[in-house]
Amino acid sequence: MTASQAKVMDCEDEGVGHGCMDDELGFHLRRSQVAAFKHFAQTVTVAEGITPGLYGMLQVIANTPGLTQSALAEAMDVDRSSIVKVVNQLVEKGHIVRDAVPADKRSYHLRMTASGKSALRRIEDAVMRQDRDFSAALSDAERTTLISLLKRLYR
Amino acid sequence: MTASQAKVMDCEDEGVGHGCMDDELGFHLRRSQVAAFKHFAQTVTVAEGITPGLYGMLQVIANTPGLTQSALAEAMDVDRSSIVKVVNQLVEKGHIVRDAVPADKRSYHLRMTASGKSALRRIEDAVMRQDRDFSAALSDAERTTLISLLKRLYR
DNA sequence: GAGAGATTGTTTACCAGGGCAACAACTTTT
DNA sequence: AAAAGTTGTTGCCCTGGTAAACAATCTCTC
Repeated sequence: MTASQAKVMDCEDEGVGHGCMDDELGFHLRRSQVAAFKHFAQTVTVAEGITPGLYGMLQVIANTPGLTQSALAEAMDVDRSSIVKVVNQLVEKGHIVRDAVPADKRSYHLRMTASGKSALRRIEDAVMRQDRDFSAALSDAERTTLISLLKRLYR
Repeated sequence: MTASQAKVMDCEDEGVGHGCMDDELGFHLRRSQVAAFKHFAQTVTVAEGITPGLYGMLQVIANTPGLTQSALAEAMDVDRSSIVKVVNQLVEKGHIVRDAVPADKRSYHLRMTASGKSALRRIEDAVMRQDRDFSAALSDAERTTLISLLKRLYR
């Protein structure tokens, strides 16, 4: 135990004062998200090599037939140029392919491969287990409440 | 309206399918946090030049006398080396100073300057307004519930 | 005390993720 | 046919984080 640790041990939480931030939703949102990300990294990412962002894209691609890169960018709320690298990663992993579109030679339709589909099923299981594990401190009802409150924040 | 947009318009949300992700807490946590960050950037950051991370550090420094950089790193859950740049920024802005510690010549005590304190009061107001504005879709009771649920996630 | 071992702040290199601007190829509109 | 818009892509930049190395300093152990 160092001197600095002892000095802050007499407060709540990690021992440091947070001031008025305890009333701020954004603060707790950020901390929760960081914790969720680390939990995800220690389970799904280490096992399947998939980050939360990649997983989200895989789900959107799997559930939206005829999705183009621009539409994916809009759905993910990021720039078109950011999509290129991610799609390249998923293609390299063999999860998806770029299908040429006869009607529009500029764009591609993103489509899951067979191995991508089975990989997604496997990853889904891991993610669901991870998510339940991460929210183990909450009852099912509390978890449902939390999700519905969060949804209303970003819509 | 492009063809791709029309193609996905027949689903819920932004029109893209999310698969089983609607049941995943981490997914909604991430989306909410991204939305909160963007809201913060468009208000506080543009007005005061302070990011959510910098604001959090300022609060911890203001509320923890005798805080060293290592203790701050531990409190923020980041590497010591990441702290250096951030502290430099806050020093350059004149918000804080590094106080030499006679008892330990290796470390510094981070302390708010007078102008830093008044700046923090101003920023606090802006952050609180921003936070209320961001969570305007929720009632006060719902907001309180949400915060207490989030707290239980990362502890 | 002397020396081995931690700790602190710092620098350097590195990587992930995203924004912005430019661009060629292509489509749509005028 | 020509102008204007869209799509995917590349290059460069910024932010923010990790990891390793290092000098200075403190602490523990013998």
